[in-house]
Amino acid sequence: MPELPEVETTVRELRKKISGKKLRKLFIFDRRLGRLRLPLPLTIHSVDRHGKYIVLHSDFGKILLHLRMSGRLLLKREQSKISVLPEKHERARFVFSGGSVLRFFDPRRFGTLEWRKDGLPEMGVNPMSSEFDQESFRDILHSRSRGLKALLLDQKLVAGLGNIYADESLWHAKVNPRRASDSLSRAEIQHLTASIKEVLREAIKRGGFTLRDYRKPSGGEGSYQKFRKVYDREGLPCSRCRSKIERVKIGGRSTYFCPRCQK
DNA sequence: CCCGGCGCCTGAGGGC
DNA sequence: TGCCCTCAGGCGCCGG
Repeated sequence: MPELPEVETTVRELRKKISGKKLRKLFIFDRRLGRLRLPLPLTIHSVDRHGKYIVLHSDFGKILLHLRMSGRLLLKREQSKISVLPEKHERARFVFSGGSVLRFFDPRRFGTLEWRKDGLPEMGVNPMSSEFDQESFRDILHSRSRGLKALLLDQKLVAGLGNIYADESLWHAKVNPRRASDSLSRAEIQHLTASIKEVLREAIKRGGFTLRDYRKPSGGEGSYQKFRKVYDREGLPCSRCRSKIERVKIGGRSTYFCPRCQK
């Protein structure tokens, strides 16, 4: 699932529904998540996004969730007594006072859950922030020579882009993913900066991108997939120039682009 | 420092 | 229906 827009969508729904709630119980069904040893009950004061991490701020430190490839959260209100047996692919369950139950599903089991008294994982600039502009992005791109696609996916440089939104942003900016990061002109950097912000903004507005696993905590699907230009569109016509979208491997990741209009 | 390759897991989908 | 292969929205580690 989850890149910045999907995590942001998840965080916004959780923020509305569990801020101020008392976490009464935490069930861990998958041993590889480890034991959190949380002092329960505790109160969730607020919910934030840190790159692709979901951060629950409590009165005893932060609870960090990372959904990786196939994780998703589902929040329901449940009146009746519920079974303590996990549902299919349910890896953890947060039970709140008042009947809200947050389930963490993760078929592939790459997701992580941790408790930190303080500090957050090292993370690059938030591309939605005003701090991310042509100047700061140019510093990042030109401070080293790397494949552009790989750089965009490096969370320690720009936090939140993943395979889908990197490809979509590059298409909008008409830049080829095979370019070296330090080969971009000022005009291209300006265009790419704006494209990243616009693609992410639009995707958040649509509630993210639902291909397979991803759902909003309410269970609904995002709709940005309807607006995508290249991702998973191999062989289909580019909406700008009608050329066939190509798929190649870059850094082990499928990369979709238009060979004609992305220079 | 950079890159490609692989492993972590499970399930879905296509070809035969 | 079943088998085998490939692929998947992430990321950390390894060796060249």
